[in-house]
Amino acid sequence: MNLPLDRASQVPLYAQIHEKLRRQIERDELKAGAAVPSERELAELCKVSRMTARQALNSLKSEGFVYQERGIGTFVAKRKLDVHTRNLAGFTEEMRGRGLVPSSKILLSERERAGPDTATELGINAGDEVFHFQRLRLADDLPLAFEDAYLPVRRFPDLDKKNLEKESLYKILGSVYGIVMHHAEEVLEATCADRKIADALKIKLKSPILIVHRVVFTESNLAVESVRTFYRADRYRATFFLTNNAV
Amino acid sequence: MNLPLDRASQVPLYAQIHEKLRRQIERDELKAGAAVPSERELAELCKVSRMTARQALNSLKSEGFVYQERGIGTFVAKRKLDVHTRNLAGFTEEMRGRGLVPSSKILLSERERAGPDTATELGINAGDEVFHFQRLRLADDLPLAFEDAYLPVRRFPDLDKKNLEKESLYKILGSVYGIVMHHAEEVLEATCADRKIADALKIKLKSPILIVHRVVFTESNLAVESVRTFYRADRYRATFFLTNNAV
DNA sequence: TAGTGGTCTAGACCACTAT
DNA sequence: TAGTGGTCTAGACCACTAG
Repeated sequence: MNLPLDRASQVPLYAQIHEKLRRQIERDELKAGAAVPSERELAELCKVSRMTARQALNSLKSEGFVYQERGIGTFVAKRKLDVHTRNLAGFTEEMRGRGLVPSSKILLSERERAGPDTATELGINAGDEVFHFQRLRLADDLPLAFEDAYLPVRRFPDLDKKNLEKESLYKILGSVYGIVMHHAEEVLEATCADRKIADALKIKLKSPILIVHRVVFTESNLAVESVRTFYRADRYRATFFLTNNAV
Repeated sequence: MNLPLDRASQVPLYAQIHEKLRRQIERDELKAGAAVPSERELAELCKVSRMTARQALNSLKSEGFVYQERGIGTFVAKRKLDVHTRNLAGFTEEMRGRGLVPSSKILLSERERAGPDTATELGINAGDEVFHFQRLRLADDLPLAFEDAYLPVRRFPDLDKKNLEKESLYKILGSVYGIVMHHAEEVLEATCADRKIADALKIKLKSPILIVHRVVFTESNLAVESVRTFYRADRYRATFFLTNNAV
């Protein structure tokens, strides 16, 4: 038996192996607890070196798809409690992943001078120009969140001329400005809805709200966006996957 | 110049390099934005192969200490907004890391039969015996959180005979039962304090509460604990670091 | 003892970036 | 053109686990 790879492809060999295995796991062809081919077997099957097979298994491990036990083997991990683990996707992609239809209503779109906090978050100088967007986020036409976002103007000229109600902000940043989101910091806290939030989300005053403050960065650590999202607590939970990064 | 490693040590060479660099970054000897030695330089300095140097840099990258730009080099990342990024530490370790003095008061310690939800979370059968602990968590002697935890009895015989007020649960699990926490899933939501929570935390009824539900697993994916922690929203925020795991 | 994952070597070619 | 990170090879020895 062998598993042929496309050696002419631009896609690295380890990434091809990673994809093949991930698909098998997601299709349940490799069930939870089942053994995955060992590093040496996989190398033989795919006609690659063991280090390359190992790299594929390592990335699957870091994503939580498999786990490894020394002296025993590599096995498919149990499915996570909630597959909607928080990642770098934007609202649009996240809602689609949950099988909901996302939409947006722009409440505010302005250019402002950055205050000291926003400037610090974005790594720019206070007084530099920023876009300030406020949007109501809906899922299946029901209000889910109120969003308050700041982006540096100089990195995204004319961003405010794009159609942010029709198109995903993250998609525009990628296709128009070539931005690849790389990592983000999120701070979550709980609060009670004030008048403004309650009205926007059509909930009672003082209803519980989950605030997610996210700052997104590119690989070279330039801040792309600082955004606070106020979610209705009765319709949204945030799921995270934590690993022991001790390597 | 060279950076000698201890080749007789049990600690892998790449981990030694990782530690040296991490310490330099944390001591600010390597400042944000500064170039880290390239993979080839580092290999030469430490007298290791390039792959080993690369492994050290990769683990630093995955922890967010450095970033790499193809064709340019490796650089120290800006310090994260909040160094208290959520990790696998328990309450005791987390509070100490924040410079606060943690303490606990046990409100309940019982053996029960697992209900269907708890059983599913722990990967055991409904009706199997579980420990049920409720603790009040204090930081600097002020109530911070109410905690509701379940652990499978068969994996931790006599756990309820240990002193959970004096010692960290995670420490006991490690030293007595040899458990190494490996990964966890967390679901965060916002709510309002009910009578019981409000009384325990000495806050007003309906004050905002951040609920963190965590299930911790070992490397071989056995559930160790399912715990819901109800934090006073005015005294606690949760910080996460997200990466684009596309490798 | 045979097989596993963990670590390590000493090379190699590639695409990319800066000068 | 020189230097960088990204990928890949074909080996090696180790500690660990199971039968």
